[in-house]
Amino acid sequence: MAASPVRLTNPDKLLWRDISKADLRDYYEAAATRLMPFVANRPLTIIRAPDGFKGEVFYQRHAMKGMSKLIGTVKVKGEPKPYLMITSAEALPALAQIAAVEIHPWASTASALEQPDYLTFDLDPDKGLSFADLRRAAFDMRDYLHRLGLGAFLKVTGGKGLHVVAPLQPRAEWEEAKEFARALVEAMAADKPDAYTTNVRKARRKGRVFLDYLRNGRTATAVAAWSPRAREGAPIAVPIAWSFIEKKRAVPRFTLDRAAAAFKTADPWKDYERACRPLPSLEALKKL
DNA sequence: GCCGGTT
DNA sequence: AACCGGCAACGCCAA
DNA sequence: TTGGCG
Repeated sequence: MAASPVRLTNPDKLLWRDISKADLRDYYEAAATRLMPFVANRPLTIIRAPDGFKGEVFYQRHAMKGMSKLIGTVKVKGEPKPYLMITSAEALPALAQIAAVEIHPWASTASALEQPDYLTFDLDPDKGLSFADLRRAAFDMRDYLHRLGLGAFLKVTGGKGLHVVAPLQPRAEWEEAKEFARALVEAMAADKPDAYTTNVRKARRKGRVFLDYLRNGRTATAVAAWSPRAREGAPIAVPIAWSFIEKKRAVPRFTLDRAAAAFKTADPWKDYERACRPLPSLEALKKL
């Protein structure tokens, strides 16, 4: 591999307990093939932690002086300042250099910024719920999506929840997609009101799984597949197969320092591109 | 991590 | 020369 | 009305 043109200052500085900036750069380079499809050519919000995840942590969505030229930008209609965007894996070491420990892309690409190309549903279990409860919610979500003709792809977030992602052909606009996502989770909650809630305010109540559709706003973002997380132990968000969680007793956990094994396994999302569908109508949802 | 403004 | 704030934004609720 | 929080 060619030498990186990015100079890493303080390569031994620890960003997690035993994971340095150099380790973060090495991870990004090793993950590039899996990671780039989810972060390239999309406006990005990054979470930076120059003094480690226990120090000051801040979001950044616009370019700043001092950033490598490898980190580009994209003009977004109606926004005064251009957003961060990368177009090639060469930019990943530059992200490590600025201690970008999480990557949160828009759900739309530069070629169609106003039409999202996937929906994300964040399944967030109330404290005390078993993994079986969370898993049931995920399979329930998949069932709804499949009955609507949509694909359903699963990932662990690196936190306590799961993301279910439905790839779209980028036709419908943000507002329509978000309304569809809202209607879908509300249909699920109406069907099993004791198991699910869609209300942020009640998210912590009554031992339910919170079905969060709000990730599907234009400037709202969800963590990218393969992004590290600014949390204890350097967990990473990882695509997983549905069969993988069938017998699990807890949310599977992947960490940055042990990610190499995950790269070797077959991509559980290999059919992702082929699964892109137009956003179904709200009428289709009502008829379920 | 780094810039720019303030002390 | 040292220090410090900024680096997203949106809804909701309590103060 | 504002500030903190998720």
